[in-house]
Formats: sequence, structure tokens, C-alpha cells
Amino acid sequence: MTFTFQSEDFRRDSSKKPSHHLFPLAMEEDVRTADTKKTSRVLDQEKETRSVCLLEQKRKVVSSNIDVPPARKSSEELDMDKVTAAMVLTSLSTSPLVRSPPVRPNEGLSGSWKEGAPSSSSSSGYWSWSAPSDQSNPSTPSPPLSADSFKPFRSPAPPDDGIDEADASNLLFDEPIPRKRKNSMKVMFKCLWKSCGKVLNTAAGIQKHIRAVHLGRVGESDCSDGEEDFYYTEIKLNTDATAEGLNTVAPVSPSQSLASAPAFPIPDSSRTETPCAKTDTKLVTPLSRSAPTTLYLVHTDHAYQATPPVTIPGSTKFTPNGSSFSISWQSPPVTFTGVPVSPPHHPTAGSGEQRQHAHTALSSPPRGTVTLRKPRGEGKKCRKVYGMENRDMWCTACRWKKACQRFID
DNA sequence: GCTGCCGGGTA
DNA sequence: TACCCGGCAGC
Repeated sequence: MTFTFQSEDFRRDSSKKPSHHLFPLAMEEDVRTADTKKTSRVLDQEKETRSVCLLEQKRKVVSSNIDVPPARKSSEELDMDKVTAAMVLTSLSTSPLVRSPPVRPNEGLSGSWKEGAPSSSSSSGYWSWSAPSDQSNPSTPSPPLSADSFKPFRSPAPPDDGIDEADASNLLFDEPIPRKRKNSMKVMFKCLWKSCGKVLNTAAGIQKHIRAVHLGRVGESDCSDGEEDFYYTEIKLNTDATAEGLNTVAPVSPSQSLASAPAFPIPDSSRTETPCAKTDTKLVTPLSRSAPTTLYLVHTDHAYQATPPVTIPGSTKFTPNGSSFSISWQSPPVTFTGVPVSPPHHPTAGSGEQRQHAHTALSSPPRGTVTLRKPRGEGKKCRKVYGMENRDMWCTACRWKKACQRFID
């Protein structure tokens, strides 16, 4: 694109120049002879072609680094110096603000600076960075950390060249790695404050959140002493996989999650492994996260006697061992029936719809629930056929007191 | 009480 | 998974 512009520029220049000196030639026509005219014209053309070639070469070199069309040859070096000075000043002025992490110059500065950076992709014409609208890391303060890295103990970040590994590899291999990262990886910032877990997409946002919510510094939102850095971490999310996953990582207010949250911020390996790593549906749902299992244990202890004849589809494998809690609160545990049921025995609490009917018939009038128990087999069974003496002749199911498989009704 | 068989426990 | 058994329910 740059070259197109320049070639047009050159066309304009080259078309301008002949017309420019055609006029003086016409003025001098009466003074000079034909020979001098010829020689001067030849000389002018030679000069012109030489200067145009020089200019073109120089512009090519410069334009590969700077997209802005160079104004004059003499000012190019000055411009470069200005750009470099601006870069240095900007990095100097921004880096101390965020104490620990270094500013990435190629993200914190304007596009024109990046384009002027002489070190990056000088001739490829490929720009991995497109516009300041890239939201992935607006004021990215932190160095490239691993997703599980724990921020509080990281060193205050050496002020290196400001190019992270991805950029470096990009420079090395000239591969569109940053583009991949931009498309599929999203850097988020997660609050590590006890039982908070708020996730924001900007460092400034998470810092502000920590200052305001956790540190109680509402007024000093702009000036940071860097303390917030210890309470959030940077996480890289695969946006392809976590598009919906983020919904479930939704901020949880401390008051909501205090009851079930651990006493210390859990490293991301346990909480942000989330959906992305596994399948998207394998999320830590709020229900499973906050489910007070002990409560359900208490309830399910009496689930058998308490459960009214409610048909629960697909619940044939429900067990009263606490792992399944979905039916435990459907009725008061003790008061549903006055019939005492021996506590240690939970024959088949919810184990099968058949059983459910059988047991609830004891304690409550049948409500027209389907008779789910398999009707008793009318035919002869192994027991009857072979007798107790020949038990070894029974079919396996009969020996196991299961439904006979030899004489199936 | 006999019988069928479900649910659960154990190795 | 194989095996065993407590216990419920129909007859």
C-alpha cells in the first residue's frame, strides 16, 4: 500500500519536473543556441533521472519503516531521531507508573511508532498489529506470564527491549504467531482476592477493582502504588473455547461466595482450568461450586422416607449417599410420614421408580403413580425347578438372587 | 412362608 | 465384574 502511494507520488514528481523546466527552457530559447539547448536538456534529463533514482531508493528504504511519506530527504533522519526520542520518552514516562510490570512499547504506543520501529519486519510489509483498538491488552503491565503463574512473587520485571516472547519468535520466524494469539488467545486479569475471582479484560480495570473493592481506595483510582498487582493475575484464555466459559467465570461477589469459597485465593490451575481445557460443558457451575454437600448429606439421609411419590425421570440411579442431592430437599425429611423407618436401612431410596412406588405405598396413599416394579415372574424359575439342593444348577442370576435369566417370563 | 428380584456391599 | 446377601413385595 505504501509503495502504491509512493509510486503515484513519483509519477506526480516526475511529471511535474519536466513541466517545471520546460518553462525556463522556453524563456531561454531566444538566448541560447540549439546546441546549448540540446546539451542543457540532456544534462537536465540526466540530473533528473539520477535524482529520481536516488530519491526512489531512499524513499524505498524509509517507507519500509515509516508509513508516512517522507517529506524531504534532509528531514528524514531528523524524523527518525524524533521518533526514537518519542519512543524513549514514552517508555520512560510510562514504565514507572506501573511498578512491577514493564510496558510493552509496541502496545502502549501509537501505531506510527510501531511502524517506525526499525527492528521489526522492516521489509516484509506484514503488520501483525493492526490498530490501537486491539483490546487484548490495553495497558498491559505484565510480562508474559504463564497462565498459572502467581503474580505476587514475580520480580519487578527487567526493562528489556519490551518485546515479549511471542513477538520475538515472530521476529525470528516471521510467522503470524501474534495473529494467532490475537484471534484465539485473550489475556484476562483475574482478581486473586479471597473468594472474589473477578475477571476483567484490562489490567487497569482489575487494578481499579482491587483498589476500590478490596483495598478500599476509592478516591485514588489513578495513582497506584502497585499494591494491586499482588492481588490479580494474568490469565490467557482461549477465546475460541472460552467464549461461553467466561459466562460462568462471571464475577462472583465476595458475599455470595464466602460461604463456600476457600480461605485463600486458589491458583488458577484449579479454577481457571475451566471449560476451556476440558470440554466447554465441563464447567464448574455455580451449583456444584456452592453446593454445601454436608447439608445434602443430612437431607439425603432421610430421602427414602421423605420423598413423596414424585416421579423423577432418569433418576433410577439416584443414591442416597450424598452425591446426589437433587431430590433431597423436595420434602421435609422427617415429618412427611409418621411411620418410623429404621434409619440404617435405605433399601432403595430413589433407586428405581419401581421401588419408589413400592415404598411410598407404605407411607402415603398412592397418587396414581405408575407401577414401576417389574411384575413378578409367574413361570417356574431355577429355584423351583432345581430346588435348593441343586443350587449349583441354577442360572447365575438366580444364584445371585437376581432376575432369572434362564426362565424368562 | 415361599419366591422373585432389586439394591447394595465386597473382593 | 462376579459374587453374595438383606430385604421387599407378590402370591
